[in-house]
Amino acid sequence: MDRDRPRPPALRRRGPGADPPQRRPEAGRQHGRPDLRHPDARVLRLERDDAAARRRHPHRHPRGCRSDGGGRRGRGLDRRPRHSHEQGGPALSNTPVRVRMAPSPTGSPHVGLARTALYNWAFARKHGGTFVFRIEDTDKERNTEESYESLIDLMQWLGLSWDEGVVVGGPYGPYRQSERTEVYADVLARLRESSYTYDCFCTTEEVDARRKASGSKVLGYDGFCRELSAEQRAAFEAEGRAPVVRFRMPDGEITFDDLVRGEITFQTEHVPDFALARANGDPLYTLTAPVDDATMEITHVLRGEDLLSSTPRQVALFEGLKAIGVAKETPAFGHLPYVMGEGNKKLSKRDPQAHMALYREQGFLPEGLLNYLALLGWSIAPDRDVFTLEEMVGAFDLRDVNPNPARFDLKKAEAINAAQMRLLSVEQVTERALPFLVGAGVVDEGSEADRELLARAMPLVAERINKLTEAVDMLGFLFVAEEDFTRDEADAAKLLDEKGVEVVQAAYDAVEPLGEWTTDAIQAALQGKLVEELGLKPRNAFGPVRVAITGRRVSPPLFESMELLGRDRGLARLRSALG
RNA sequence: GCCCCGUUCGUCUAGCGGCCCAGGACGCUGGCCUCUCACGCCGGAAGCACGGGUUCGAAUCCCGUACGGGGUACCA
Repeated sequence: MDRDRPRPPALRRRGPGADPPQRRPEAGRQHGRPDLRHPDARVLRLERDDAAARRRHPHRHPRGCRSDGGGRRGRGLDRRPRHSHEQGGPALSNTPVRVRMAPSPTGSPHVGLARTALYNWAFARKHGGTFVFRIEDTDKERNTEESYESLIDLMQWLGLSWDEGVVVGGPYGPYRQSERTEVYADVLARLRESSYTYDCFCTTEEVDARRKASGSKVLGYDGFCRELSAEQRAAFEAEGRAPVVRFRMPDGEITFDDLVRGEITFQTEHVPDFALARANGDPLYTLTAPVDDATMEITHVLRGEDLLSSTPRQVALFEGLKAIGVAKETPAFGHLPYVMGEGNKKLSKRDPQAHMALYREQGFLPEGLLNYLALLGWSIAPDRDVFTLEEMVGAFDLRDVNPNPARFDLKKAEAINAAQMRLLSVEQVTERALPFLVGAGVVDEGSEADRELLARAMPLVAERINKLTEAVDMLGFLFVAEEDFTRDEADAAKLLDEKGVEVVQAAYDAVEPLGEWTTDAIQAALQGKLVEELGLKPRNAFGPVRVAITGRRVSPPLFESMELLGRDRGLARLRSALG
């Protein structure tokens, strides 16, 4: 942290880019009275690396990061044509990309967070930048260590590696806000010496009362304490009131170039002065996030769209942070769309579908989930939606990110996962499925016989399962001890009726004398007896046998299954179905 | 209330003024393959929120409306 840097005088050293907020002669801000504002309100314009200007002149030499321009369709901006080879300049700006993800450890991690992490990660990797993993745990009441650990666990499971941050450390640490209190205290002290903030003694009730009395419909703080006289201040202090530190929003407008949405302008009259720290001195998110982004030299802030309307406050704060020497540059901001649940609601923590842990437990592949999540707001090509992470990194461009919210669709997530599953080799699927098989008590990890059987069986099921957990249902019959073997009641009732039992008897007769118990021999025998001799349709012939052998209507291929089961157990199962 | 963001098949999306009476995917659905399931293959239904404007030409640009979301905290 740059505490030992020479501290610039609070009210000096302000270039055009770091203007001090205007003092307003009126005591307090006049809500609903725009006529009292300066007609020539200055414009605070944020054009990081002059991205916006460049976009307006696409043929200028794009020396900067091509992706830091956030145009969206419909804005006449130069969205890069798909698949056009990147050229005309390096894909990097002169300052290397530094992005971060900064979750609060509350509850179990949800899908929106994972998607944000993925986009940040992909952006960093694409530009050879640094991905920082920071924890925003200032709220002591709501944060839990358990949640912190599940965050780490999730990121590791997903394979979204971070270059700096918790666990791995780095030159800008510590990376947990709870360990950075001195940093915030220091910055806050320096901010208080400047004119960027002021102490505010108002209570919420007083603000509300004033608003009611004035008839103003504008919500938010009214600026009452902006220009407190020494006497007023002393009076408040005499009452024993402790002040919150408020940021003084400048007049005029703030426009920034959202990486995803293009240019966005806020009139600051609609952005009330906001608190940076509680009366007890605890820093608020409004302070900690920008301070961390500043001190960690984050270049691109990619976060959820819920933070969009707090961006003008942060942009304004950054001017103050720059003025006091805490920030070098204001980062570029990009607001990613929500991930919605059923209906039109943002996927909330209450929604079971929202939790990443669920998908992991259900046997989703990290690749599958990531692939699906990537599709929520981005696409790699018009006619393709299954791809690897590496392919995503190669193609990822913020300008291709959709600004509109996406609904999480389990069915499609499963389909994508299934497609990813088929990209794996049988050995890989086996390895991934093993913990589920062991966990379900199907396979004994220590048993050589089990492992061998699994290796022989997996090729039969690897291609027909969509989630790892399905391997348990598919393979259970092979590993279960005969005395524990049971059949699905509904399947048995349907297929092992009187007629079915006759078929099983015939199958037993056909297969019992077999000299060799191989797939081919079994198939030939059953085919000959049931289909050719008895004239059964294959479907009707093998259905009952399948239930007799595997206990289910849905199973791996029958003849192979019988071979794997072995002669003794195979015959025993057929016999047991006759009873 | 005010401010900001958003709106293409049920869902995720392609589309950047003529290539679009809109392409892909999931789902749904008809069929093929087939010992079940899954895969694979062939086919079908299904969409530019609405109204103005600009233009020879609009899903695409502009304006408005409607609808959805977010913010307006000493929450994040």
